[in-house]
Amino acid sequence: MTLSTHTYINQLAQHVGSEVTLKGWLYNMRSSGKIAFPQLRDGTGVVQCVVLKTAVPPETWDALKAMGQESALVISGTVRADERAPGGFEIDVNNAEVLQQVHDYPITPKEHGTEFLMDHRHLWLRSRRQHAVLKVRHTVVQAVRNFLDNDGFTLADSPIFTPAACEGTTTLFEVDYFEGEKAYLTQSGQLYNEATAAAFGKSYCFGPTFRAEKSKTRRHLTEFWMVEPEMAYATLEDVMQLAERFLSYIAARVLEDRSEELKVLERDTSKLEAIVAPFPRVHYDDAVKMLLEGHERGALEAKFEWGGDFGAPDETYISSQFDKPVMVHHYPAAIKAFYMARDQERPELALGVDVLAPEGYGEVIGGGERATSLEFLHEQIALHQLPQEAFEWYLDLRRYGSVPHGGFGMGIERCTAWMCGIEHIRETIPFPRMLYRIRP
RNA sequence: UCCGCAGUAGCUCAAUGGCAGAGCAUUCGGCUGUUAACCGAAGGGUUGUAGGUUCGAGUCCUACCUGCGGAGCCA
Repeated sequence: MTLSTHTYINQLAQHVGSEVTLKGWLYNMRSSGKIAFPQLRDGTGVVQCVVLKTAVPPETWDALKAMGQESALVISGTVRADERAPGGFEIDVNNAEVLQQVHDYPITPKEHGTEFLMDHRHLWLRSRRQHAVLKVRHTVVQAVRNFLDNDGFTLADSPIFTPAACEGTTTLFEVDYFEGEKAYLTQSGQLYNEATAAAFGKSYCFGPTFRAEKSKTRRHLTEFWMVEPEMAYATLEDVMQLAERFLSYIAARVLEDRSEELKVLERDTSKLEAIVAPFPRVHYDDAVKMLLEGHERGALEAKFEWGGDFGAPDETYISSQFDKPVMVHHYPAAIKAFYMARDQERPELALGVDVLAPEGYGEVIGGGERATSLEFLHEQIALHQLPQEAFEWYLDLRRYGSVPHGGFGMGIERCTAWMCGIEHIRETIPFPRMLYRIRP
């Protein structure tokens, strides 16, 4: 037996009628006195095998009968198309080797609670549903990179240790290592992206992001992955067009490459098929009008006031008025970051845009056009009481060739949860880090 | 940080203030087409922790711990 020569379960269609060797783990087994049906899992799929007592050596039969869930085994047999089998193929086994007998695998085919499953996340990843979710995540990441790479963007990652906050200092993880000054884990690569966009024209960063907020909801992780494209010589309009093309491409790739997984997840694919540019655009003023109408109709409890930021129920209400993602733009500057560009006609409004996903998935993208004026940024930094020394390098970008530019950030986990149609984003990352959860 | 809900066998759950229970999992036995297989048997408990009320507490009260859901904040 060599380790390299074997067939993967997702390749079985090419081997019907011939003998193959499969290597994997026992997913589940049913057996009678003289026939057994072990289901083998190998990471690419699950296939049912058929073992007749008379077809294998007696010691092999005994070893197979003794297997518990997740026992490691290698099976040789003939591939047969069979309508009775889930997946369409079966293996008529003529030989097998059990590498490890397992008898106390914690995750049974019965239901389990969230706490138990999260404590066993390292094993939970093997189950069919989790496997499907993470395959979708893989495709989302692949689509993100393919789209940006093919659209002329250059990957230029931003640092994870940063000396100052992007937008404030209350929600950052402090790191005590760099002599003489405090460092923080990055909250956004935004400011660095503006530097790389001026170097490459179009750039993006893609990596982990950290928020020390005490958030305990299905939409929050303490450590999550964010992709942030940034374009020089770009306006809010360019940013919105990029966002809708970007999301349309991701949805199309998930539909095309992950149809099996979407079936496992019982995802209503018509929701994904609807994600096609152009997306509806709503001015903040009009979004507020919608919320006030919603309040009058009794659909919303609280009466929204112009100038505030949307809460989760507000986002859900706005997005429920459309069957596509909706782009809300021109927010009040007071509730947005200091670097946002202002509307020329109405300086109280920022040229920002949030993309709200349908079905209550909330804000998946946030971004906009950045301010170009050195003087304006000086004022804003003072107004927000930020340490100007820490932003001197950033201000250099306005001293040397300042041009209109903009971009956005997208949370990979929120996007993946939306694609999968699952409740909680903790299942969209292999090992979630949340408030009160750092293990496994 | 605030509000709400929960904690009983490895897991999922039941038990009017009155003997601690079931299904699954595990172990043993049976079964040649099973689909969360089925049938029979066995083992498995300091009811989250510490106090209190009571003749008697898994059940009622107080505090704490842990988890879940939500708010705020955000992607």
